[in-house]
Amino acid sequence: MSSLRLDKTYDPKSVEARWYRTWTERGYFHASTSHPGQPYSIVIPPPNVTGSLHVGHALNHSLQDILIRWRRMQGRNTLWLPGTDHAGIATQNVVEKQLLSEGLSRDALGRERFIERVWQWKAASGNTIIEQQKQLGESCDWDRLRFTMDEGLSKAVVEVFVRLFEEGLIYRGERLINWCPRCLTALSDIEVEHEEVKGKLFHIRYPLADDSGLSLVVATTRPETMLGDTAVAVHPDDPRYRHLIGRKVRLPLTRREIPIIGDAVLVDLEFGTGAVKITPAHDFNDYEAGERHQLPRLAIFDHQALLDPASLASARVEDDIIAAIARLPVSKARPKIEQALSDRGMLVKVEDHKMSLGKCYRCKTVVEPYLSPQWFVNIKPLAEPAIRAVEDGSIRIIPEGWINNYLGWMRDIKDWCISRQIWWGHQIPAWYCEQCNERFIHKQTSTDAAGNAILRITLLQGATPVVARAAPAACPQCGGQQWLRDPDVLDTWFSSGLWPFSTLGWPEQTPELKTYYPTSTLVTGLDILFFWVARMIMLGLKFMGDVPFRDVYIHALVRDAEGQKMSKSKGNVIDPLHVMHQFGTDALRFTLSSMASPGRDLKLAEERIEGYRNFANKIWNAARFSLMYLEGPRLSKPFAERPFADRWILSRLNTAIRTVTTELEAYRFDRAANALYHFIWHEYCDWYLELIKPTLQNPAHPDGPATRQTLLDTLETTMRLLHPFMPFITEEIWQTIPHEGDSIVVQRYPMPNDAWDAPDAEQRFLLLEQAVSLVRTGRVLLSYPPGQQIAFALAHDDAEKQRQLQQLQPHLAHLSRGTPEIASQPAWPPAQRLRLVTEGLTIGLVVSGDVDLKKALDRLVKQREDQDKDMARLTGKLDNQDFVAKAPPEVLAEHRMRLRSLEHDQAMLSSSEQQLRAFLKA
RNA sequence: GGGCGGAUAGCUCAGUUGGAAGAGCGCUGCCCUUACAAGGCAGAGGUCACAGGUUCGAUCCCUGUUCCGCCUACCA
Repeated sequence: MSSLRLDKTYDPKSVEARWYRTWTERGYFHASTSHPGQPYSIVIPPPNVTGSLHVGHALNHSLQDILIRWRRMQGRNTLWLPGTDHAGIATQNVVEKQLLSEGLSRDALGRERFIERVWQWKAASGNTIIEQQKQLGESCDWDRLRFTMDEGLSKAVVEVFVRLFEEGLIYRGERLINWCPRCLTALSDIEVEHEEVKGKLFHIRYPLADDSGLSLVVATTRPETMLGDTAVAVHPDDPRYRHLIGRKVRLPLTRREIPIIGDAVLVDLEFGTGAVKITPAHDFNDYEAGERHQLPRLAIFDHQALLDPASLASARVEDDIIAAIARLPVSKARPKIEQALSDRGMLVKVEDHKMSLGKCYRCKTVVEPYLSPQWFVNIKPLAEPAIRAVEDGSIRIIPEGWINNYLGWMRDIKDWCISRQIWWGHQIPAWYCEQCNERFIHKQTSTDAAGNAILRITLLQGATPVVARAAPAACPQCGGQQWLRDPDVLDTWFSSGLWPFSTLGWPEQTPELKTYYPTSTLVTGLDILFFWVARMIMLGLKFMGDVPFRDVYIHALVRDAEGQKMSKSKGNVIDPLHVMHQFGTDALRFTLSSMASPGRDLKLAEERIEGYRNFANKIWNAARFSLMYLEGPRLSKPFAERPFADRWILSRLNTAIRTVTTELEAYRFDRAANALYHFIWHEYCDWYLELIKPTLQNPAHPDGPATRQTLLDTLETTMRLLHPFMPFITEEIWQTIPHEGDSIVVQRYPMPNDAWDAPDAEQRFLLLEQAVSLVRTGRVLLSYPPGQQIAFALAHDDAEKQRQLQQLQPHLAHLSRGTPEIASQPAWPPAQRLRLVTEGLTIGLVVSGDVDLKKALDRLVKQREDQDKDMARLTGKLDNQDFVAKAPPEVLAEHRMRLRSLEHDQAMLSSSEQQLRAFLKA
């Protein structure tokens, strides 16, 4: 027996796990290609396999589950495909940290044992997030759980790589790339986070080499890179310097002379001194300038961003300088260089300067531009169709505001560096014949601090790879059998870019692919629009010939109550599991959906969740109340013959159904949730249940059977309407009340029923609500004890409404706990000294006993003053000739009506006020 | 530097063809009324950032200003 009949409070813990188990055991979430419905599919943004559920996931997943449950109930063939991402650098970092705490390193372990270790870690902790997703109630098809390094998905990765290579869309080349000196790997442009910092601009004197005594002063934010300068640029039109182009300067601290060149692209006449040092090996702009002018590239840092003595020597840096800075990191070397320059009088000045610093998105280490051979995707040919798909509406981005962001980025896209010098990931399917490439393969052996041998293989620029689906047998050039596989792995986003089709079986032509591709909707946060969404669009169009999804819904980022980004170090993290445990999963889900308004950050405070826990409890008790009275006979009458209150609530329910459906179609989860909240709490509970109490509590009431039926219909329908948002409590209640079917999960979603629209009942209700509220106000003003009946008379200046009030008299009496008398104005009994008025409705309250009428008078005066203001404004408008002449007639009529109504109210108010004053005087 | 978005009640935010300022939470007062005190009822609180413009009329449209976010960028 359900606890619904017993417990006054809803206990989520006793409900959630039980129903989730039932749902999965019965296979409700399993998608079948033979399902007759129109397909509706979503692939989940795969969370990091070793991660755990944070509140951002909770939002993202709740919204997807709402869509999926809603579409499933609509009879669609739904698939929500779950999975996890191997998250290359992030996961490798986690495991490396573990090793460090054991005194080990990845180098000490070696590649194979390290990867094995990561797999172990995945086996141990990879299911954490899956289990947490289940606690959130996610209706994923767990039979189709995928992992980006599954055999099938890995096959897809190789296939895509090989095909792109064969088409010339993937190439290997030595370029200046972003390099993380801590992770020791290349990064793509978007994996670098830019942060504005206060830096310094150093002005350094470079003397001309001809002993003329002249010099050029260059400005730089990174003085240490000057040791790798290979030219100085000035603007070709700069009258200050243009005559110097072609001459040379002596590079301070070195024994080198470097040319002065003219370059209009690099040099901005307005900035700094107008002379720019060029370090092609350590700056992206300088790199390009170096390309333009065939300048040599002198790298002076090694892969850990330490100043490398050998490189410094070959850059002919003075020996004492080398000795001072060898093996130092940039931050330590900079002051030494500054000092050396200053000592030699070469430092002209130093000024403060705002600059942006690139940091690794995984470990926040400052990223260095680094010259190395890497693999790239030639991205322009892929980007063009992806731009068109959004422009022509094949893909809708919601909210639309992000479209320009997407298009802007795509139009300006740079080649994608896809190789990473880490071990955890898809190893690049490229092999090098050791014999043919002998001079390009560098094997370096060294030992780490613990004495472990470390083998570092570098494949220099010029090595010729064989790209293939499997290791080649013999070299086509020399017949050699010795192959060295490229040690690099692919960017983790390369495999997630294939997610919408690799998870459905591609490259095989599976029935799943045929049924569920393109997927219907992608739900994601803005932070991975470029990392992931853009890549999926490009690769989906390329390999499937169709878009990967029709709609992209972009939701906000979750922040804390102060708007701060949640982070462990700040200690402001809201743990969804903790919250679910404390307030219930449904409360958390409802909170997140109700706050998911588009385009804004979402500030989450625990109080909000608590508020929706109360909502769940309210629903629970409404259901308890209903159950108490559902025992008796029920009778389904034609709608027109049902009692007033029943017709009213069904009409309101109809509106709620329409609103929720329309808003979900528009991805306005917030509005849909708010409509549900308002309907359930303020219409169903506050008014409907109160209205029908007299009927239900009187066993002989003639309306009993019909009302019991409506009560059940409304509750049952409301549970279905709410189910996608609050799956657990709705199932528990639905199962307990009379119902047909096995589970609410597979019931039909409510449809509006036009026959239930009852504008007459709605209009009457508004009248009733107005009257009841007015009496209640009077009760408070007159300090009537709650239990005491209050006597009052009421009148409406509209005869029809006056008549309706008479019909509503029993409801009026019950809801106001009073004895109403429908009096025709203006014959008010003398005892009724307090009159309250609103919009033509006047209520005269009988003052009994000794009450303080001062409060009542204050209120009357205040109301009259407010109305005076309104009337003045209205009269002013209506006296305005332009307004009368130019405003639309319906607006004019409305204004005039309002004024008449105000005049009536005003008359009643002032007569009541006079009466009250007279009484108070006496 | 460029782009986008925001500024409405104490807080978080709704408010689309321009025509009487809304919700939730919080706050105040009264109530443990037979579904619910995780509740009910009543109430207080806003020159819709600022300055102009268009209009009979502007929270809404236009221009400018200030402040705050975010994205993006090669001014060393």
